[in-house]
Amino acid sequence: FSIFNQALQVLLIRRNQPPYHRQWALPGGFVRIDEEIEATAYRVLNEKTPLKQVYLEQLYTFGEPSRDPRERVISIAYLAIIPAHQLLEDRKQWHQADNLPALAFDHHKIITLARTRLRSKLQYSTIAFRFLAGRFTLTEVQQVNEAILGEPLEKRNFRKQLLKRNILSKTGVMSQGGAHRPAQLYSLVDDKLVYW
Amino acid sequence: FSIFNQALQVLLIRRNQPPYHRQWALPGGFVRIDEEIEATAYRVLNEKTPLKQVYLEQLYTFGEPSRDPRERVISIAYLAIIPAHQLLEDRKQWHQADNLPALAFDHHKIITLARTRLRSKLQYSTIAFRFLAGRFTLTEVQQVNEAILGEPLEKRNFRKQLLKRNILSKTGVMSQGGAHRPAQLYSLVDDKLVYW
DNA sequence: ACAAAAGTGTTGCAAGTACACCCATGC
DNA sequence: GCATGGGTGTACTTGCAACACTTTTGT
Repeated sequence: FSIFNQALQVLLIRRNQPPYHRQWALPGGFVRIDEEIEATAYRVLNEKTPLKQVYLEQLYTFGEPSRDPRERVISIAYLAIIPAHQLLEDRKQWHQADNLPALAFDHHKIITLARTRLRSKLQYSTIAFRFLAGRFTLTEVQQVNEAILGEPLEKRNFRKQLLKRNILSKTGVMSQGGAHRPAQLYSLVDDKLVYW
Repeated sequence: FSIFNQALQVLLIRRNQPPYHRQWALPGGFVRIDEEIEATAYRVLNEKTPLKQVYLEQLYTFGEPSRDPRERVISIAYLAIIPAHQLLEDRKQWHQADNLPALAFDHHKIITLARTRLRSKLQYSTIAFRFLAGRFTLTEVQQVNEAILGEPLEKRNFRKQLLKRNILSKTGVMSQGGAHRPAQLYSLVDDKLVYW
């Protein structure tokens, strides 16, 4: 997942072999015999798009015997978040999450589950900040939340709740650019960037 | 998991081969080539203790290459709940969750994660009712919650919140036995027994 | 001057928390 | 009649939801 153009976006690859030849699919690969499984996810993602900063979280393990028509495959799905600022210019592999093409295997189901997970973790976790750079404005945080929830949020209440959590600190620096008043840049206080 | 003696209990088996010979461990086994993975969990659990009514929910997949000293094993852990009423008399395999023996492999970590999951799902899900029979008193529900949270709850507030969720209906039947006033028996309204 | 986003306070309502007493039954 | 758990109401506080205007900058 990433967020740009005010919308949640999904990275897909186009398959170049059967089954599901030329259809869109989530990036995937096989675990090596001595490889940690999260390391596999990281490696496979990097083969598709070279990225440094990626958040990974195990999503669910799919084990339907018939989910791959060739042979038995058990897939351990990971939810990945890539901060918008380090995306490559090449955006042709990204698709808007609520306007996806037909997908190979059970990948549509996987994405649906991942979106549900994202939504339910917004409140109590710091996962939303994985979409942002180290410094961000409150409006950017709000836009991330809106893109994930798919609905507009009330500015003052959103800020009140967000600031009450005591997970942000002012950097003192101001955003610049744009024909409008500059905004305070915030950052997450260090020990709040926990991995749940 | 089950709950009896006012405490959360964990079903363990004693290993009869190396590694971790004669230590306690969670029941486990291997997925057959054409077997759904949740079906594996169900089968393995039944081999240890024959049970009909079991709630199963995928917990997490553990993939540390060195977690089994013999060879690479990836374990898909399931959280299982067995209603107290259908336990066999034989309770020697059950251990109180906050007084566990030394465990084989990374099984202690697995149990810790499962307890965290249980706790966090208490509020918004109906998972607590998996510990109970079809008919139960409000006090029994409270005791399940207390055993999982490990702290006493205030009776009137607990009931107020529980009833406000509109997931229970009175059966009209009263509990009997015990030198005290009989209690109303409730049941979950059907469509609320959702599997999350 | 105007367009565009940043920033801020108050009020009403709902929900959470804390607390004490009477009720029905078995023995 | 007493011990045991079942059952209920209220007052206070806190959190959530709804709502409009002023400020600062770029052009």
